[in-house]
Amino acid sequence: MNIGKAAKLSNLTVKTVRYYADIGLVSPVKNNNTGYRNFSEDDVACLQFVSKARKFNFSIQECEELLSLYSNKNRSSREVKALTLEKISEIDVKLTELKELKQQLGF
Amino acid sequence: MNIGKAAKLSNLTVKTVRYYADIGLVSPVKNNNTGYRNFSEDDVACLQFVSKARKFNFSIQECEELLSLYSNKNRSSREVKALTLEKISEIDVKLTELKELKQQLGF
DNA sequence: TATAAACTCTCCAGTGTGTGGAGAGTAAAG
DNA sequence: CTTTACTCTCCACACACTGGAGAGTTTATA
Repeated sequence: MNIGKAAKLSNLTVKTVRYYADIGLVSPVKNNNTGYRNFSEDDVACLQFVSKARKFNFSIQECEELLSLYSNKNRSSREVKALTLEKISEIDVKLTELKELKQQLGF
Repeated sequence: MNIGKAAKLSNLTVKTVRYYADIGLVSPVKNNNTGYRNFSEDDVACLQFVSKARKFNFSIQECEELLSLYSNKNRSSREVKALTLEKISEIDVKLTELKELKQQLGF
């Protein structure tokens, strides 16, 4: 699919998707005639994931780490498991902080 | 107190606190002789709050809005109440998304 | 009291992550 | 065909910091 659709599906702007392609976060195939980028379903899944993760100040590099966990379904190695747990605990910290923030506003 | 202590208490770097003072997010009193900034307890409370809010991609401008809600204890006007509720619901959206993110990592 | 270590200042340049806009080519609809 | 929508590259700008140089200040220690 073209960039516009990929952007819409992943809830990002076309500009941002182009940027993510530029930095290699996704690698859509380029049509040699038109230069148009062609995004696969996997590309979109990746964009959707990053789109979410970026909202919580995971840096792009961290998003890449998270992505590799997310896509590594069998998570076999001890290392990978450890990294997953670490990221999860980071998320838990964020959850707690976010709840605190809410409470501070009086709810 | 000096900038170092304020930074430590608010969990920010000295650089960042200086930046926040530069853009007027806090207004520490400046010692005329030394140029050292002197931070009040209120300044620190403000920094702590912003420190939290920034972690969730509230922009600095939004942090200022949140701050004014946070410090406006009596929240009298209808407008202020509405804004508070709006921000709260933004936070709720973030909470939901964060939980989804966690789930997508398989937990 | 001298000196070293720790802290602070300003200023300026650079980084990460986009965003806006110009100018031009491509595709789809009327 | 023409108009409209979409895409491309390239370049400059924005936001929110971050690093480092060079210099002054404060505190601790010898």
